[in-house]
Amino acid sequence: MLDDRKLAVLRAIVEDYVSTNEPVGSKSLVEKHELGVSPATIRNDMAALEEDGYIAQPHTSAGRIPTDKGYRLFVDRLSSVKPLSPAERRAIQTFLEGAVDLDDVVHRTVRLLAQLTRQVAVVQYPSLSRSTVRHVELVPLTTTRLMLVLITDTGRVEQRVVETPGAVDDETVGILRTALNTRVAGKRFTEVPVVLTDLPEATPPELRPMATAVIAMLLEALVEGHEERVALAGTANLTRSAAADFPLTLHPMLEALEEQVVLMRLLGEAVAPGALTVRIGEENPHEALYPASVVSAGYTAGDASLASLGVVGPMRMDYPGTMGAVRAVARYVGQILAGE
Amino acid sequence: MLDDRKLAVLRAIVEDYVSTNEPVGSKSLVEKHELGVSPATIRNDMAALEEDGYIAQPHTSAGRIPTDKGYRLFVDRLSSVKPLSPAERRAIQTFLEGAVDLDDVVHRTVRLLAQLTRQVAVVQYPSLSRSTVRHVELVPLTTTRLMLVLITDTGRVEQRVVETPGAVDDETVGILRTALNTRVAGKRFTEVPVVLTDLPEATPPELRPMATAVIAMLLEALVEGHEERVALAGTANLTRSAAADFPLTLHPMLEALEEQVVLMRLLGEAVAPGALTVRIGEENPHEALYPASVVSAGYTAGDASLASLGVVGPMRMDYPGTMGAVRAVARYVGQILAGE
DNA sequence: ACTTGGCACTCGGAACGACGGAGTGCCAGG
DNA sequence: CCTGGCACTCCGTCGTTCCGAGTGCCAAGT
Repeated sequence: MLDDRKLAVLRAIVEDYVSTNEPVGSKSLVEKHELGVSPATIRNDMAALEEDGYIAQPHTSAGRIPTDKGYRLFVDRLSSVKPLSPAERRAIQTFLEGAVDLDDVVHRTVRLLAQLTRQVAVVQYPSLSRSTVRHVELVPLTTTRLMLVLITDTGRVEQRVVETPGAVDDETVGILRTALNTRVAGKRFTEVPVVLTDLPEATPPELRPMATAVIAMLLEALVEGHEERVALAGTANLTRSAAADFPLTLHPMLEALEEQVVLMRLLGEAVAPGALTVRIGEENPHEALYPASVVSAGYTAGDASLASLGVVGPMRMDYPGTMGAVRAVARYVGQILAGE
Repeated sequence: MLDDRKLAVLRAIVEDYVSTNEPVGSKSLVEKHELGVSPATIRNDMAALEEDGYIAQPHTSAGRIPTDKGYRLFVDRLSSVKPLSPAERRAIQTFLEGAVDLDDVVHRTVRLLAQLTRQVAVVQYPSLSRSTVRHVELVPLTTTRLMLVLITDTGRVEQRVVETPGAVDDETVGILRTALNTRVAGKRFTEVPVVLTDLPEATPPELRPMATAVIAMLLEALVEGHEERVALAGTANLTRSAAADFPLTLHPMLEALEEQVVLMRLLGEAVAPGALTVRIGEENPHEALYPASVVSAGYTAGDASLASLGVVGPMRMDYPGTMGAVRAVARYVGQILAGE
């Protein structure tokens, strides 16, 4: 059904359309690509490709443009990921190495990715769910208020204010702090609730209400830590091609991209680190993103936690180049985080 | 020169143009506003207003639209800040009260402001420069690495990784921690460098290299803390009116708004809390924002630090309503931060 | 069985001109 | 100083025409 030449024609159509943003006709195809046959032959192939749903005409008697299905085939079988140039690699590395903390790493990464791909970039913070507790710190704010600071092995810090049931002094705080840390340090988040069950009984009776208050807040911080955060950059890139690619849908797209929830679903289930996912058009999890494609990859922070990053762009995007950039950035950010 | 009726005409022109986005003519003016005179008279007034540069015609024989100068006069003398409805006030309060930490407060605030004004909202994090150190925490990560966590009285947390010159044990860390905190806790940021000068001499000789490394990083964190951060939301609102208000300039505007530096200059020198600043058109500090207006206000976090928030929108904006919303949000966020 | 050149057909987009209407400036009279 | 009247300007719209790119199909060639 789809012989080699038809596939070559499809590839040529995708490439031309991506670079010119105009429906491509049989004549210009044979001119630009060495297909070795006449336009009429190409027309027959195009009719077959259209029959199978890989390409379509915007209007009768116009050139063809790829459909979602056409892009899908292109990505799956007709293209290969394009590695970055050594210069680009060096630029990535030096740019990311300047980061001072986790927040900074994420922000630098998302900006870098936006610049590199000239598209909207999205980076998920490393998930807490697989990380372990490095240290819990209690700091008195007033006589009845403590600040609880939770430090994880991925360098992430969560903070919460605890209202204590009664007045506390520094000594009490010290006791609690050591009691907490001896139990919790080095444990995975999922284990924390278990190892803390005996803490109230182990503390002197007069400290128990306070201990339970602190524990409650710690558990809350752990749970909310799962609620992932996401950084976004490069939305300006959407408007660059907006007139051509999103004549009507720019507004809903930007609205969708401002929703953390949507972004989370967009990056979706993080897969094996380094593996690339491409979602094309209506494969996307949100209606507003139907005219767009998403290229994403998982990355590891050390070996502890797994998260995703990716870019959002028009369906008419340079898939090989974008995939190369996303993969490279995912790898480098993993390296940087592992080193920290 | 500008009698009362001319001012009334200018006000009417601004109001009509803001709501319809069409050049407004003399006839529709007398119909919609009770000016008590005929269109011909209005035409004379309009000619005078145009002469003085308050209004302009897009083309010969079209209606008039306000100029930058016209909007400026409107804001200064012809309008008053419109207070929010009680329902809106309640909504603000309940929405902000749900915040769990400083990050959350800022994020909620910026989203709230974007929704309320239907424009792009910008919120600066409370400045560190006037805050005091609550606590400094040192956490061993590996044998040669410490995490330094700095907690301020405004609830902000800064973190840095310190590479120590030699191996450290828990006891050493404890000594350093207390030495640091006894000197630094409760001090203003600006005082910290001074009170730390004697620390290296006061520590046992074998700990000195480590002490200086930690101090260096602490000072760096203090300095970088000055480097303010800014949260942004509601960029989708720009595109809503983009076709009408920013036909060509949407892309550069979005690019400018992605630059932290530009945002900082945009909020500019924070003024007295509650005071409103309006920048119209070319009064703005960045060329890309010439077709826009910025409404901003200072807010206080407790009584410690001062920061700004505001919105960016088309020059053709509802100034009284926007100013009311910005002022209200600035007040409430101040309250919330003071309570924390 | 596939490829090719020829040919009639379709349709979108640009170019053009006519037209209506909103708005103006000016002037003479109240 | 205000007002009604009037001639003028010019933008935006609408219909028309025209051109060209591209197609589908067919008959002939390999």
